[in-house]
Amino acid sequence: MKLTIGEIARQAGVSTGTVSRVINGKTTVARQTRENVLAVMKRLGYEPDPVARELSMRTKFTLGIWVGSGANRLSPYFNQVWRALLREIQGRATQFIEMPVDILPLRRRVDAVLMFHCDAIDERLETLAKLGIPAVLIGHHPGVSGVTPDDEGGGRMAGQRLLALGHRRLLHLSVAGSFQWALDRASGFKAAIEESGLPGLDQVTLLGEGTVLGGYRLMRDALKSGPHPTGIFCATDEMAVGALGALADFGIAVPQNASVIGFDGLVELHPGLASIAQDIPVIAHQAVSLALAGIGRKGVRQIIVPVALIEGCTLGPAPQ
Amino acid sequence: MKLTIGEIARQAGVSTGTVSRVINGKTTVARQTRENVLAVMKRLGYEPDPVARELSMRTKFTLGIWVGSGANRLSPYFNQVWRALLREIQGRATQFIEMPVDILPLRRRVDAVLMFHCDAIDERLETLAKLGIPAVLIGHHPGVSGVTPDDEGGGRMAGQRLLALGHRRLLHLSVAGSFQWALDRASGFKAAIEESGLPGLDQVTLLGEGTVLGGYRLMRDALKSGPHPTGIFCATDEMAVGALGALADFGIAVPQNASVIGFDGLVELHPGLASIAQDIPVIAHQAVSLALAGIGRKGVRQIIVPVALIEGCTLGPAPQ
DNA sequence: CTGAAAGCGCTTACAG
DNA sequence: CTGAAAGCGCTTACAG
Repeated sequence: MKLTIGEIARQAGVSTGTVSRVINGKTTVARQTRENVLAVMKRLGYEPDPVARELSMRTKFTLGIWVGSGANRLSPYFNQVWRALLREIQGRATQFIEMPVDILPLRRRVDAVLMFHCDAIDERLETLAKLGIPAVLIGHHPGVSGVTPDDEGGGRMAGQRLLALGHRRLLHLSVAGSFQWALDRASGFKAAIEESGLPGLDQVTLLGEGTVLGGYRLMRDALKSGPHPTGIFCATDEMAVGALGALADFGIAVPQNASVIGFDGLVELHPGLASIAQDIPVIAHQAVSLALAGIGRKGVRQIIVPVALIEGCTLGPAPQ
Repeated sequence: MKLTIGEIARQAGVSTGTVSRVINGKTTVARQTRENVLAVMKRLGYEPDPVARELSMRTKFTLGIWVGSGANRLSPYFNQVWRALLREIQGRATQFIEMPVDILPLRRRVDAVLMFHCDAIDERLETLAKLGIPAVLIGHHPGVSGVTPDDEGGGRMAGQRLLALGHRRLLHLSVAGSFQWALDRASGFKAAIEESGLPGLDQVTLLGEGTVLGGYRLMRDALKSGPHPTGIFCATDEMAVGALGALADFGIAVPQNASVIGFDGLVELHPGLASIAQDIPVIAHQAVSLALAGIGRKGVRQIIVPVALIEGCTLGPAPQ
């Protein structure tokens, strides 16, 4: 039998109306009563039924989604994000609407906004703050609540793994521009190298576009000049796919003669791709939860979600 | 004031229970009564409230989504599809669940399945048929209800446009394997050429992967051998991005010295990309509607959604 | 501050 | 075949 507001009311010795008021954070409830009700709810693990709530209120919570513009919106990464959001929507009486790129003319009222890291962040945040709409960022930025994968930790993990496999000529393909995540991944990677204390390491970083083509071109150019690197860390899986393409075009066998590891966990992009995987479902879940909780209105909260190494088969010991 | 079942009942001179039975297609309603109620609903443009329905039934319509496996799942195209589905879900008390790649072990009950064109279609359809679950395909396949963009018409449109711009050395980059959509696009393109009746046309088709890298490689190889084509039609926008990358690497200016047009309408992949655009929101909407209507259980229906040419700036007159 | 009661829009045994 | 009534789980004036 489903746990309802009635049962909570009975056990707390109050009416259903009062329980409802507690749930909705109305101020007209005695401190004592509130705490009592809250305790019962917690003990029984009660969660209000969003459907009944919606029927009764004749409205649902509206969460605006603010993706950036440009090709990034169509990236495999966002693909996963949409799927995760689609799952999040189930069961929460929540409505997602995609916000227009140009900010101000908010047609419909939104209760909170979920933003992705993009340019002009500050300006947008300011607009939202003025309107009193809480914002949650996927990524991190001073003064804003956000959820982000452990980019730095992931970069370190990639570096450590390559070093453990004996690679000493390392290449990092990264993204030009000041993207927080790219900087974090790079600095984690460098930290791993420094922390290893190994002598005679050769480490190069090349910057380009974070796409397949970007990875392809960087790798191709790297291969054209001098002895090729054997341990390659790409800031995104898309770049890794491109890098693998270039290695193939140059006849360099992976993982026999070179190892490649990407970042994001989109291993379906290339069968067997090794990658540092983000936990996108968890990130989406946390972000939506923060937004629903109205965090951002009341204080700032930063959540860092762990990443995990996926071994795949593009990783192997350094060639002799 | 919202139009409710009560108002319908009043105007039809029956009880709300009876209206409800009509809505739900219960058989225990007199033909006469049913038609009368239906007429009133239609006249007033009544639509049942999904939220109330769900609260009352304690269940919602569950639509399984069956995407294929592999990299395709992460493609920009699917990206758009997820977004469109996310929008579709709003307001319809419908739950989407992603079905596992391996078919049989249907954990939760699903009311209908939305499938995307993938391999082993026949086998899957058979399984569903056995279980009595209606299926709707995005794509087309004999004997199954489906929604598909006008692939052939789009291919023709691309061909006509390139010819109208004076291009006479044409190249079509397409996808290896027997994908219905790729075959349709190619045949539309060829039809345009034949129908033009122009003499002295040079037309080549190359097959590869439907990705950026696939497009890049095909285009690069085409450029390495002989006089380069000037009018290039790619079966997907991803391939077009790759083709543009190769043209850039070879120093061929677009659109001065070569024109490129893709297919799908994912123009954000490359600023200014010309493309034959699918109307993905409409396709998603129609597909979900078919599924909800239980089409597939009762007869087969095929819907073809028109495509549109997006001019962009990768299209120009043929060089002299 | 809190309870009793009506109401959100629909479905479904239960009688007839 | 059809109506009257209870019920889905919650919210919110209205009294007190």
